Amino acid sequence: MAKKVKNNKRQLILDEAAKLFKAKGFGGTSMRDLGAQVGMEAASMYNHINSKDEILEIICFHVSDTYISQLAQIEQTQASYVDKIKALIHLHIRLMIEDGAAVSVANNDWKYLTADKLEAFKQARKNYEKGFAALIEQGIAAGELQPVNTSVALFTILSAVRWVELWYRPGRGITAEELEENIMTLLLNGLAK
Amino acid sequence: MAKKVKNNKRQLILDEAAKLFKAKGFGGTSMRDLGAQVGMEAASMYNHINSKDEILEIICFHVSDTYISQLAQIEQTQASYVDKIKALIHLHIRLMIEDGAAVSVANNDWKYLTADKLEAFKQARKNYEKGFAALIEQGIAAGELQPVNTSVALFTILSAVRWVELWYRPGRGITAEELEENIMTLLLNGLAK
DNA sequence: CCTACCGATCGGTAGG
DNA sequence: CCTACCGATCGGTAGG
Repeated sequence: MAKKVKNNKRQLILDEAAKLFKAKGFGGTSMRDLGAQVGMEAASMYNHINSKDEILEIICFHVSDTYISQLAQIEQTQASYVDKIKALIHLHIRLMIEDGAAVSVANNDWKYLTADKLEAFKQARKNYEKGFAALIEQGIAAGELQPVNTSVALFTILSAVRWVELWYRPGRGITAEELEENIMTLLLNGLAK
Repeated sequence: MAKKVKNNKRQLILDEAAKLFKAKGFGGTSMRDLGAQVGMEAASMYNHINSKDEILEIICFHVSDTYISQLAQIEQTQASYVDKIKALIHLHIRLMIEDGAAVSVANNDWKYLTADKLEAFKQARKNYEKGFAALIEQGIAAGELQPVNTSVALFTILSAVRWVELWYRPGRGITAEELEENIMTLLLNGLAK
């Protein structure tokens, strides 16, 4: 029971930290800012977390773990390469909408991870990118996709979904489904007629 | 003569600041870090610039001014809408390659501008986006482009070119021209066959 | 979970 | 352009 309460507070700290890090950056967010948001003195939060660095760590690896496990699942399906890539785009958009603050932090503030965690994170991201790129490459080889440069295609896709968080606001003219449909059309069929 | 030297130092400070802000963020870069990079004590730099905030200001508005004046030029040409949009994509990629540090700072650290400059910057960006969106809208109306959501198309394009800076390294497998060709193909014709 | 406080570092100024 | 320094704020600890 005490454990439950402790975990709730801990999760609250992590959630509020993700929002603040997204809004003001890791360096721009002080433990006193975070305490004010959580409703606690800065010093008190150290009963729930070990350090400011640890907060960033937990957020970043939570996100990268999610992407990596989902990629593994998608790789195992029997779908076409086009559909596998669509599933990955869908995953990115969905995570952006559902857990945008954490995803933003993992995208922008990962560089402030401490040395060893930084290496681990970069490696995890590289592995994810390699897996994604392999699907594109195989899709081209299978004749499903245009013969573009694989890296360019990979990063164009990753970038295109990345900024959903910055300008998409639910209930402002376009639904999540319409958003996804439009992005899919653009990436797969292009803007020109 | 004395003025010339002063301006050179000032420009050096601005250039090194852009690199450091890009690498470590505005908040993560101290005036002492910057001084070390420039070859000066932190205090000495205040003979060339007024404040750390001013450095960020100059970098951000230099970039937004460039985009806005180039957009105005492109708008006045007689080219088709597709070609105008291609010209804008070309502009973004070229600026990313030529002045990537400053562009990155304007993209990521603008939020640390002081209140009034922040408003001005957001307004400038909004104006640019409106002008870009208008070209897409007119291109759709003219039947040159697919009838996708204009905002989605705009931000997908802006995002897709934005991350060139993060992964493109000259001389590593692909030239700037090939990069541009590939991005154009993807955005205009799509990935699917 | 709070008060009180630590050493370090910050942006910036004074004075030369 | 440097030395010396300011008040403020930082992440974190001690002790209760």
